[in-house]
Amino acid sequence: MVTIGGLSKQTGCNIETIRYYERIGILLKPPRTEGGHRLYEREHIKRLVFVRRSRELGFSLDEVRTLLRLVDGKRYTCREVKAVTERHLEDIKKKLSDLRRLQKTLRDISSQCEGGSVPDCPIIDALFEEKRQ
Amino acid sequence: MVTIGGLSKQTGCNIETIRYYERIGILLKPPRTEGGHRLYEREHIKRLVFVRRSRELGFSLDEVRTLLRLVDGKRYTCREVKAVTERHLEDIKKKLSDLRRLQKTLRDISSQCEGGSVPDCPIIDALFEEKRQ
DNA sequence: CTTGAATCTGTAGTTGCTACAGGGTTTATC
DNA sequence: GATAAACCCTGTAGCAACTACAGATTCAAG
Repeated sequence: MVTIGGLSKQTGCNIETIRYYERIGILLKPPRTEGGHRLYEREHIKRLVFVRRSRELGFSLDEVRTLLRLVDGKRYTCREVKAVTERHLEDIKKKLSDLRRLQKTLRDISSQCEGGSVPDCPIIDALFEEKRQ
Repeated sequence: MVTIGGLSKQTGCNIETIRYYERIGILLKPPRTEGGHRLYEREHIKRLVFVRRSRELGFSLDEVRTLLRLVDGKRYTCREVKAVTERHLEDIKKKLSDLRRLQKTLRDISSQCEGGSVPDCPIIDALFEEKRQ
């Protein structure tokens, strides 16, 4: 049985975030002391670790909710879990390609500028142009 | 002189977004008709194109504000502009490397799962583990 | 029993928009 | 000149995923 502060330290998750997760139904309401302080058991800790790890891996809270529903339902299959994961991997792939394109464009633009103390800049000029290509 | 709808069509920027940009000081307040409708001139259009292009290239509104201040000041130098751009490129680089790491980890985890109809999944197991390495 | 640390609830802020509601204005048509 | 349709106005609330308070209460140590 640990307090919210203990849980926070164990998981590296902010106290306010823990309460937030409870509020939006990601974490279950824990029992309380007489005075109203939250007390967590092993199951809660496990669940929060799951949530944190999922978030670290870029799953949205909504995806985390889906994963938790599967786990909670107890009769989830690999197929379902893998589907969520693969969809997420697709998102990442898209983001990567978007970012790479961005980087290339920006590098091209930036390379035209010598960064001198001239009062005219090819970067600014480029920003005043609508998208080419 | 175009109305806000015309400006929206010309730039591809939502009407509410245009008003939002005005509210937060990114766009200048345009003159109005007697009835209070906004009327934009060439300068406004140019400025909005600049903002849109900058946003497309991933600059935050705060960075856009910085760039606009430089442009407005009229005595900006290449050095200043390039500094903003290079900082932004660093951000992108970091995001890219974070995303690539994420992708790798997630792929590793996902590859251990065959997606069958088994009621036990290595992905779920991995999510219950704290971060390794 | 007192102090100080921890916790409580509730609300507001962040970024960059988007989506209304409930009005007023402009323009086209008759 | 009336009317309708299309447009525009302000103001507010919502999204994700937290974070940061304020002001009150409770807990643990000495």
